[in-house]
Amino acid sequence: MGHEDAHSNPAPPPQPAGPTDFVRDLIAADRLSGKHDGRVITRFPPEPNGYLHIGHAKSICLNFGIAQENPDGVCHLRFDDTNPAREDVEYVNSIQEDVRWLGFNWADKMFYASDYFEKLYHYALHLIRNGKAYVCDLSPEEMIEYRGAPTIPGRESPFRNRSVEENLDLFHRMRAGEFADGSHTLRANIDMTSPNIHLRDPALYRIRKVDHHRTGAAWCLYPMYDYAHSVSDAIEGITHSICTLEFEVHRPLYDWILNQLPIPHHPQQIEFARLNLSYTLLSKRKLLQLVEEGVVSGWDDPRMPTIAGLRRRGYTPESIRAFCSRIGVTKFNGLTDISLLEFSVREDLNKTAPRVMAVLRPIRVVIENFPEGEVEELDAINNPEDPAAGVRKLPFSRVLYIEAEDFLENPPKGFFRLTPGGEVRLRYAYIIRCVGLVKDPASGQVQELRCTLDPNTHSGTGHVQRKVKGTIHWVSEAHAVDAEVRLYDRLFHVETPGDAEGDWKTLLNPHSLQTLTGCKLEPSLAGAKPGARYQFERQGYFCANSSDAKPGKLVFNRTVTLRDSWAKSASQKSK
RNA sequence: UGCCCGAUGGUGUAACGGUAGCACAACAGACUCUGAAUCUGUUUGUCAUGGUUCAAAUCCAUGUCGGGCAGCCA
Repeated sequence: MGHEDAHSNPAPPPQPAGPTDFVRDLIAADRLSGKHDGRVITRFPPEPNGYLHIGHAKSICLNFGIAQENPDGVCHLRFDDTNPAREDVEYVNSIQEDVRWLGFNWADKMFYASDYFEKLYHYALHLIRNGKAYVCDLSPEEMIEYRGAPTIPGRESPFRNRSVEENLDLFHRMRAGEFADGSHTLRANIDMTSPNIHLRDPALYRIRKVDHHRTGAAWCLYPMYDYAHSVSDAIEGITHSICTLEFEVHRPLYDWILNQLPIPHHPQQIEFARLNLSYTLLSKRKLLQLVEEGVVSGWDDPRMPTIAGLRRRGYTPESIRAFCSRIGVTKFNGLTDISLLEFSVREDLNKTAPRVMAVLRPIRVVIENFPEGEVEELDAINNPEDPAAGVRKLPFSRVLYIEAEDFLENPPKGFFRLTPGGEVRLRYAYIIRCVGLVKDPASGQVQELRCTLDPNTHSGTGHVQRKVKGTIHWVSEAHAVDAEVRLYDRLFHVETPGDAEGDWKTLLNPHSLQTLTGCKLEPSLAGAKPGARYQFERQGYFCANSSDAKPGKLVFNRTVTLRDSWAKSASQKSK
């Protein structure tokens, strides 16, 4: 496109690739000013002590997203594995799977903080030699006491003024395993009276005689977060170390540590607000509790806000990325409405999911004027939003199933589905009229509907003489395949379960999972591949269960319902 | 009552001294062989008080409210 002639207008300003935010603005400014030689290297640094959740997705999209947007930008995946007591390979594997599934790639830039244990140790020696760190014999309890409080300055440890030689010797012996857990720490020598508690001689190393999932028994000395993280960032040449708000008060320590060490590179720590989602818990500790206590079936239970759970629930990576883009990045600690997440899946699935007919709570319908044994093949559109998805054949016969809730003997005003004597269109088929009902003599429950069809109302015949208000879905009894369908709802019935004090498990929604059996699906679903996503017309988006499906047994998970303005107005009227 | 950070409709965000905009949600209507989708429209906002300025959501001051920090967790 030649714009050389567009002399009447100034050149358009360069457009950012996507929505920008204060982090991207800051990085763009750094690139412009030549800071870090104009390079952009970010990192996503999970601790492998749990599965990744939607809050991590926000961070992943931010860090990997920024790397993608910048020429030669790179994002490292680094496992912050400095606490062997809580970490496990199961988690390092799931984390990689989830990041990849979200659509991001770290190429050969995958690291472990534990890769740097030896380097970290030598840098610690450097601190000791310069009088910037010392071995402290205070017990954990004593250390708390010496630390003071926010309004009370701390007191210096009696071990603070040991000689360099003594510190070196002690630190060597700590590594050699001569001391018991908790008996000694290596501490930074900063300022016990600092108003910032993180600067009151924070611990850099502690003794833990625990095997590490990667280094085995090689170490009994493990670095603390502030030390390991800042130095790892610097070793990797990270330019922008993006983390959440609670680390804001750690930044002076991050900078202090790097200022003491002979590493030329000094990354910039930037903090943003972590995600809070309504009706959802985003605390790894509490999610772990749900898993361990069997409240959910596992980290990938479709009700879990984990990436694995959302995947099994039927969410697409695209929808999660769209969600993360929509929520933005700020320093404001807010509460994002879960409906925004739900909107993001619906938006994606509406464009991509094939439509099918599935009757979840079937009621039998006999078409009295349709010959027994005859089968008519009807054309059905696979996706009205995507003509390329084509059409399929749907068998129609004398006996059908429709959704029980699509028939009402005593309908309220505005109900335009099937009623006694009333008419409704069967999607892609005919207009039928209900001419009778069969009830169970004992319970009075409607067991079967007797209907007649109008042969002049066959779908696709173009001119339709009559219009009816309602169109409902159906499945031919003889051709239907049976399935189990799991209806998921929010795990908690309060908006902010994370804020609860006391027993937060009383806030669980007892109806978060409803299992329906004997559901009747159109025959094309017989070969549904695990993970395949569909729209069950008029009901919602569902996906074939990928975890505990057995051959011959179909199980579908409901991802999200369709919007339902009828149900909404009906429930409002009943209130 | 120490330190750090923040505050724009119901919710999440944009506006970088010059017309407060977008998305979700809600509501109303149009359309509809999915009560979906789509389309149109409507309601609702700069925490407060001062100051600087021709002009303040934006800069300054004070206050209010909210969040974070006292693991040998990350």
